[in-house]
Amino acid sequence: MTQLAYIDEYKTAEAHSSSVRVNAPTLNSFEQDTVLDCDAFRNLPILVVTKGAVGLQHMLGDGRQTISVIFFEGDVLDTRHFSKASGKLVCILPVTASLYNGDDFETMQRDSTQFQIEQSSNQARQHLYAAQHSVDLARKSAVEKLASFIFECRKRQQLGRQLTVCLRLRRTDIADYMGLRVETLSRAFSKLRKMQFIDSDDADEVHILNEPALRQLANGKTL
Amino acid sequence: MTQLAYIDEYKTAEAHSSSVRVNAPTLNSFEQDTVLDCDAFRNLPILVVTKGAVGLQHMLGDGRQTISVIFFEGDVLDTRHFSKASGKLVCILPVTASLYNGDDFETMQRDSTQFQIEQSSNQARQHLYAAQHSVDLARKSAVEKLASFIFECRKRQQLGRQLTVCLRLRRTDIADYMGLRVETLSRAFSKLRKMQFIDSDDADEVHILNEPALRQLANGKTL
DNA sequence: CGAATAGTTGAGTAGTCTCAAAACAGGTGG
DNA sequence: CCACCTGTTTTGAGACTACTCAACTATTCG
Repeated sequence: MTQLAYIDEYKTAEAHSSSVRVNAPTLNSFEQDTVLDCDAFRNLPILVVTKGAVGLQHMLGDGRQTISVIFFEGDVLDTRHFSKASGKLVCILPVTASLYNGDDFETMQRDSTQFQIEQSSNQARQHLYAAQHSVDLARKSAVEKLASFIFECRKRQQLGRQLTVCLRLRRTDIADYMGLRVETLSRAFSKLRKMQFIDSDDADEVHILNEPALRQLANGKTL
Repeated sequence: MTQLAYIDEYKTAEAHSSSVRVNAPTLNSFEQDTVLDCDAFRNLPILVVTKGAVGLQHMLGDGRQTISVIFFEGDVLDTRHFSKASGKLVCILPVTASLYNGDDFETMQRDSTQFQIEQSSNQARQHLYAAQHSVDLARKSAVEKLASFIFECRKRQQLGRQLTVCLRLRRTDIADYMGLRVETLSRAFSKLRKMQFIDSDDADEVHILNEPALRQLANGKTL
């Protein structure tokens, strides 16, 4: 059961009426490029992304920009923790999200071992994504970064072995996320196309033509 | 003694009948460069670093190496989550760590709200470090990366405003962590010294001579 | 002392960034 | 329907940074 489904069940189940009442989540929409002010979420600090993507965006002193983390559908994010962060939470796509009360969330964790484990493994998953992202950023070339990004997209959208992947993000945001300039990213796309590893009708959609080769490239094997 | 031997000793020991239903942790030492095999920790998967540092090390296909995450003193790491990771856990310094049973850990979380909140904020802290690390890797130059690393060391060793920081890690590991080659890192040190931002008697110790300037540099402000 | 490991320095190369301009939508109003 | 605007993506030329490979120095340890 996904965490989201669990929460929904929890709040509607009569079995829990004996314990503390859990409030229904409020569903919210934010348009693209909205900055989420963490302080504004003080009363409902837990945010579960149900559609779109939220990025943690950072700006260096001279204007260089980075997106360090991206939260996609199903990712849970506790805004209380991000008020201390150096960046700001920005909707890099139109977003819908459910908001939860912090106390409710903690109550649910205490009441249900299942939920607690789910929540903990969710956090661990986020941590692993972050670690993998550091690997991608640290020593990979532009094309390798792009190849890695395509696989990350596929994995996080749970597309399995599907060969058509929607990137969904704007070029600027992909570039910010992968630590590249838009121009370099664009050149990387051209190279992958020229190498016949990918193909794309639409700017947003990528068809993987040679998955093994693309995988090798993403893993830094010199072909 | 091997890791498995430690764990076997724990399993057969009688001394764990503490007053509460939570078993006493076992304290273990690992020498530098030991690789921690996650499977060997199956019975006591929760590892709390009490001394030294554990790194999550990744190797690209052609030999390029990276350390994506570092766990220092006080950091909690659940080895169950890292068996899925692309990298391996390596003691990049001599390490001592307490091991906990997974069920005990979950019980402690349920029994103590205090503990649960602490654990959750610990995970959040790790996540923020990871995010900040991505920012450091993404678009910063070599000297900026080094400046950032010095501040990260100070912060994570809880040295407050102290101007003398022990890096403790080997140059190779710092380079792997910051996504640089050792040579480039060495040149970055030289540059910071020449700029009179830092000073060092010992290779391991860094005296910050001009904190504001170093901070600005770390934040990407062109001076 | 000599071997081995860790760290520094130097010269040339490859790759990314910068800046500038051109191509390409998508939407607006005449 | 077309010209126009705005924002995004692509392409090109030159500068600059970090990498590679190599030699050299320092330190540790048998």
